[in-house]
Amino acid sequence: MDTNESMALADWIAVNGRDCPSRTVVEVLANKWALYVLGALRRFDRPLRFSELRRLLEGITQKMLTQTLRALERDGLIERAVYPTVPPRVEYGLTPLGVEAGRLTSAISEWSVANVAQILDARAAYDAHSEQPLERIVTSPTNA
Amino acid sequence: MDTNESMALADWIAVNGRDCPSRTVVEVLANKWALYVLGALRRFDRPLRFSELRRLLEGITQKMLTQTLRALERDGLIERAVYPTVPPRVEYGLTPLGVEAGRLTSAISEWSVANVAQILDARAAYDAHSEQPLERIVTSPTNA
DNA sequence: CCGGATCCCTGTCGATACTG
DNA sequence: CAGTATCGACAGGGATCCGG
Repeated sequence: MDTNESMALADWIAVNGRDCPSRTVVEVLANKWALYVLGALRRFDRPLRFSELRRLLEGITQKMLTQTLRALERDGLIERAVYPTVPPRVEYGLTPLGVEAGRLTSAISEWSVANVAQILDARAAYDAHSEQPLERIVTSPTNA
Repeated sequence: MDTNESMALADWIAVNGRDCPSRTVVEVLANKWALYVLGALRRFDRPLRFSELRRLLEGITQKMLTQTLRALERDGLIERAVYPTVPPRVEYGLTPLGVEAGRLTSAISEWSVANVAQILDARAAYDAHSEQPLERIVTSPTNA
């Protein structure tokens, strides 16, 4: 099985190595704002305006929203539609490819919501005993 | 349906708003290195050493690997085992929660590999007509 | 030697102000 | 309304040093 592992390693590197183009795709999707954008478009199931997205994605800046939308549009996951009215109206909708990607990213959001309590507990437990050593350092200023 | 949308918006904000703890979970998972770490542990289906992970995740720095492993350990997705031998041996393995998360992140990796060609085409098409204006600027240095 | 902490530097991100 | 421009802050990468 050592041989199996060597082959497995080669296979792994082939599709995950630093020069594999698929990494560039992962790096667009493995991003919280991209995930939230796809999630919103999927949840509402219709094109959304720039300002609607900004309201939905609390805390995002205009800059990051623009940047994220550009990246997703460039990769063919969303489509940008400009209506030359006044005031201007720009809508972003999912392409078929974006719908597929949205299913995967939504799964992550939903799993996070479902397991947040358990994870918060784990965090608290972890922090409880890793902060302890730090306190010890400051507790004996007696011999100065 | 305006009312439906208002309710949908409220629901959305409730689980995706800036103060929802689930965001902190998403922000751990929506990260390329976390995704690759979970992917590797899932692919090899056994605990991996620090140096094995570093080799597998080409391009990661020791610092980011350490940081990513700490974050995943803190959230209870991986477990750290130290064998006090010489040279030291530290292994990281998936917890049951980590196995679940790994399924979701692996889905993203695999989808990226499956659709990389189509996405690269979309990128090329996008770049083709957005770079055109830039070339025009540098093409007439005659009157200097 | 392996696992990891620290320092320094660069690129990205967030907040604000301004334009078509 | 839908962006772009600019600046300060902070996270990420690279090299070096440390503990076991």
